[in-house]
Amino acid sequence: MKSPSCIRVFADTRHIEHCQQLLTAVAPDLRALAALLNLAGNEVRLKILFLLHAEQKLCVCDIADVLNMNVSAVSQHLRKLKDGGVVGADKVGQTIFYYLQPAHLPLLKPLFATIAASPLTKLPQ
Amino acid sequence: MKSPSCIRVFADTRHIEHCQQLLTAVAPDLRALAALLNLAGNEVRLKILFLLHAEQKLCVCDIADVLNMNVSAVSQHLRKLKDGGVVGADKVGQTIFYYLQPAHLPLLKPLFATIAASPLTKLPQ
DNA sequence: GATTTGTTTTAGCTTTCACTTAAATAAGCA
DNA sequence: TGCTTATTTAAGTGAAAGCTAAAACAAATC
Repeated sequence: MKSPSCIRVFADTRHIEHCQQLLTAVAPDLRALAALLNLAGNEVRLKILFLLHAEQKLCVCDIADVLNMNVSAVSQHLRKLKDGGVVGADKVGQTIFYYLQPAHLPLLKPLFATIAASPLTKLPQ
Repeated sequence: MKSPSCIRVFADTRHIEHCQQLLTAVAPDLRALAALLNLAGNEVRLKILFLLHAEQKLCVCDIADVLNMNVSAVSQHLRKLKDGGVVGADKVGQTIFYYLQPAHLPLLKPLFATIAASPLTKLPQ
């Protein structure tokens, strides 16, 4: 603990401590949420998540084709997503299919819901 | 455009193009969402957002005290959040109060809702 | 007008990111 | 068994992030 960084008129130590308590109580959850948002907060990865949400499952190769990206680059993003528990992987022969981990759907769905549903988006239901 | 990166058995050009169309349709929205998630996907900034959500408005100084962080560091995070339109600032005298921009609440609320509401969290309603 | 106070800005530094290229696995298939 | 195919891993690189410390602003107050 260090002393307050400014001695403003309304410096309310009780208020500060109240906030700190509040934060401490949810710290682990906030940390986990931040980690997840950090993963989703990258354009490429968000596209991948969006695609998986729309198509159920895709292999690295498919994603690389769709995004017009290097397979290796996509693979590295997928690894991060897998390490973060956001996606899972199913190996079928030599092809590995990635899918959204259902546990995270409750959080991801509302995000994608905010995306303006243009007529085009609605077509392939 | 480049040629598909792998010539797998089920390489489905139509499928790929369908996905690409899907993505193109929502590209601007995805980009904006990624930018927002990127801002929230940092533990310090997420804490700041969470605090503002709980306390309506706070000054840099308050936040720095609560987070036990350098004022300058907090200020730089707040600038990012302001540039991203996530928070707004109200100057009262020489103190600047930051608040969550209401436009982003529909997106932020469900995020905070996922945070396990421990008994402690519920107290100060 | 000089000083204090709340805040931002700049510069410098270290760390992390995302990509490229090349090499390594691993699972079919000839 | 050897070759192709799908994918990962490793190494290297340029750019961006986040922090510290110091300087710059701006609005009170003396």
